[in-house]
Amino acid sequence: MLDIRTLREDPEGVADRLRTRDPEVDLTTLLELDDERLALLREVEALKARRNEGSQEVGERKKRGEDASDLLAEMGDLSTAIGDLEKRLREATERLGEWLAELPNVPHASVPSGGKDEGVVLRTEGDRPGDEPWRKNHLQIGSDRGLLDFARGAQIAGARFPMYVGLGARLEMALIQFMFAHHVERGYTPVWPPFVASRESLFVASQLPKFADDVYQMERDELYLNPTAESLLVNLHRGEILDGDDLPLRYVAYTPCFRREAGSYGEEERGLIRVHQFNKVELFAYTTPDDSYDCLERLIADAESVLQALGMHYRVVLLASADLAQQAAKTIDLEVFLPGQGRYYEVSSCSNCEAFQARRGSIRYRPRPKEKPAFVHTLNASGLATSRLVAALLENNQQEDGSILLPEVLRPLLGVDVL
RNA sequence: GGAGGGGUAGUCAAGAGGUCCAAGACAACGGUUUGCUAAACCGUCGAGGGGUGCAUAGCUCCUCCGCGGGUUCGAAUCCCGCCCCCUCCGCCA
Repeated sequence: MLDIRTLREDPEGVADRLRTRDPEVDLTTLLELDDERLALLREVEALKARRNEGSQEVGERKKRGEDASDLLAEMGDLSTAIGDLEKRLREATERLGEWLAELPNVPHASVPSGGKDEGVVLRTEGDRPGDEPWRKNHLQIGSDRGLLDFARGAQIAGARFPMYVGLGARLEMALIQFMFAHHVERGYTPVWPPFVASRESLFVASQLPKFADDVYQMERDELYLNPTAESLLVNLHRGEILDGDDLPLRYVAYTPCFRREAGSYGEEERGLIRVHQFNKVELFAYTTPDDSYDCLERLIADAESVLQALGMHYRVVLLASADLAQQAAKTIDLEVFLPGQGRYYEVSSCSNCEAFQARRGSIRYRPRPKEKPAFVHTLNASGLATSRLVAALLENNQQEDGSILLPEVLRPLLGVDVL
């Protein structure tokens, strides 16, 4: 959520920057609603001041045993008028809130304008695997080695609910365990959150109301299946005023993630590439506005360190404005190369949401004792998303004899060197 | 799911139609005193929003006592609905 006062003061400046993500952005209705709301607010407040005054006098007169019937009549009319105005004020506030909730964050100055093709590859790290003819894609490898069973996953839940079996199941769990411990060692506070979230929580995350189609909803209980731990962890300190000395707060959580992925199927995204359920170790930080871009660099470095520990080839991509999630001001993706698909796929998305989510969830901090509270900046980074990582490992680490050579760090966790 | 108890500011807590513009304590902050630390004493001390200001300064107004409605000239206080926490019972891995 953007700050209505910034919008009020510099509507054209904000609109220009928003148009780099969506050329359709038009703030006129929003600004009209804001005017209307402010006018109503002033009127209501003036009447309430009069009513408070009058009501107090009623009390005083009654105490003195005087008649107050003229005042009572006036106050009665006043209250009726206030009631009507308040109703209109409520409606205007609600409509303004709906408009505000739809607007995306303003991109950071370093974010290039444009869509997917305007993303900038900042760096490429590690050795790119070869394109030897014996290489297979992870679907083939998974079934050859008895690691994945998509047919039976579908039997249980439907298409695109992957199932890991045997050493495949152990590999998935080992990756989660390794990444979780890795980040705890690097100073993140471990969290094991609920895997479902309330409507309010997803609103703060900015998943709702605009992206309701992407999440699984359990209507009967008014709960949603977790789409990403970002949505959960941003609610960890909802409504709080944090102590400035405690910042930054850094958390690491493991969760399964559920996404409907409505209308996003493609033949090239079969197997583990795009699924309804995957596992993710998520990093999340609350910090000050001054620190947040340094903090983003650290999150990226921490996410990267997992890929380095696994010995993976990857690239670092700065997303362009139209490719940003609604809440993000700046996002850097880490993409691993999948030889079987011949292209790179995102395994981590590292974003600074600045005060966008903090404003939605009223998450603030006090810079120094006695100072006014200010909104924190929230950041998130996958550290990393598996399913895709498993696909990448299988395709990158396959050997000519068909076996998969495990990275050193995973071997103690599976008890074998090769799958 | 059932019964009972509870939710008031950073924490604890009083308050039961007008004196609440929310007591008091603790914590915190500033100061006085003081070999040092501590104690004592004095003072400051919730949040959001509107108006007026160059102002994140003053002044002023409105709102907030778990959330949402209602009654009333007037609600922390009365009524209705909901949420959360605690204790017990039931069901359950």
